[in-house]
Amino acid sequence: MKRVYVDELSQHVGSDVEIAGWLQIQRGNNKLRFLQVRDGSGIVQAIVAKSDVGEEMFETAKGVTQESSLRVRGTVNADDRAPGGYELIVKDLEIVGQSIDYPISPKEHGSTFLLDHRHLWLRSKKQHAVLRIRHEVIWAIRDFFNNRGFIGFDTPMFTPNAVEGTTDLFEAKYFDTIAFLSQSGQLYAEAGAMAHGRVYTFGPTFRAEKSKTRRHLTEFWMVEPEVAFMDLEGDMQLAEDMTMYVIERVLDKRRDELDMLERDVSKLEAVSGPFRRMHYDKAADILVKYAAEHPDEEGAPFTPGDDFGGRHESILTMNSDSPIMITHFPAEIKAFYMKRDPDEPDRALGFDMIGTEDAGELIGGSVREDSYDVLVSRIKEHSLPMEPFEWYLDLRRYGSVPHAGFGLGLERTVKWITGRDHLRECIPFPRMMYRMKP
RNA sequence: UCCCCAGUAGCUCAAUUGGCAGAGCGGAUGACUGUUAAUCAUCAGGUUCGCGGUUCAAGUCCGUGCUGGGGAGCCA
Repeated sequence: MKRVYVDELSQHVGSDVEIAGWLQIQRGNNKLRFLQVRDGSGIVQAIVAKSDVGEEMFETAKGVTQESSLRVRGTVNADDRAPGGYELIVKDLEIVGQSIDYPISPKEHGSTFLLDHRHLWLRSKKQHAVLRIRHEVIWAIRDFFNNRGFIGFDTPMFTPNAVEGTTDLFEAKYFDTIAFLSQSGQLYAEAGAMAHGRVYTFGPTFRAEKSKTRRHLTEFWMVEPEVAFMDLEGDMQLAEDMTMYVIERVLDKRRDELDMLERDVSKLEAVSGPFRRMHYDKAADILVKYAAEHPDEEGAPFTPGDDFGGRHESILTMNSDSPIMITHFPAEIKAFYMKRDPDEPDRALGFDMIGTEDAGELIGGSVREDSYDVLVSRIKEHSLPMEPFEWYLDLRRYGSVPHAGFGLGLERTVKWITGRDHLRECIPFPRMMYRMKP
């Protein structure tokens, strides 16, 4: 008998097939049982009637506990009463692996309990949907860059130096010395851009920041394109085009998953280019004005010159259907490698893209400093050691060109698109300040 | 590093002014031939996070520690 997946059942109506999977839950009575069987591709209701299978097999079916694995064989039937429209009229059933006292019940659970059982929580419908959307986002990003002539350029996880001196790094023993886990592949991507013109890195990054919020993980995935001869506007356009491609792809391919998550897809359908570009000074004006009109609101007060907090990002996008891009941040609150605007020497030629619906900062990008002399002075200003950056300075010694790129936080993007409350649901096994298990 | 909150049955929670430790779900057993988080009946299930204190009496009040959650700072 042919083994098929649940999402192929519509092609087999009237035929006998085998489904292999796990029992989600079963209901029924003493003569008729409804087994919800999940096989990864979907869920199908398998119907076991005592009159069809006999006393012994019926008792076996009744004894299949939650999350036991099993094979069910029978006839595919189309029926409106069945979830999904198709069901399996069982002729034969076989338990593969019994599950005893499965900890996650169909009722509600707290986040601590669920995260302690993350390895099992992954089986539940919403987590299944989130990670399928994550998969779609990843491949949409790769396809987007591939279609535009970019080369995937993998950068190392072990690094000898910090990209941004301010951020805490994880240390690892590396034989008789120490290495740092990468907090960004950007510097290496710049070397790649000088070889291939257009590259992107896509990999895990590590930050030992003591942040315990819904917006932070200590290990997260980042996409970082880097393009030779690109300016700030080109960089922002690239970020916008990529974002639109990803949104449209998920809307096209993952409707069922968005529905499962009860995501308001009209919010995603409303996202459209061109995304608004806003000078930092304009954003600061809006925030100062808002704070004056809402004197009692926590997190609203804003001092021009400061970076934005989470509440500020939400205020700036509260009336917007699409992400906005804030440019020209004060250079002193940005990384050493950012080029400054010749017309406003105290401002960085960079941007932050802030998502709608309180998604926060999704992308940070900039034009890189391409002058050897200026870069050397920046490294000194930031009190960074010169020696580890000698190879990076070589990129400015040997045919330096204007270039730019950005970094997109994958989990933050998945959180925005899926509408989840927590970043920790947007990666299979989240790593946080107080959680490294399972 | 700082601020706020929480910890009671496997899970989610309740317990009045300090006065007998409770419910729903899950589990077990039984009934029911179209269930959709099925329904109904019965049963089992407790170091109230640890330590110390106040009190005739502490889940409840005080001190302290631990664990976790949310947020600030910092960041994607």
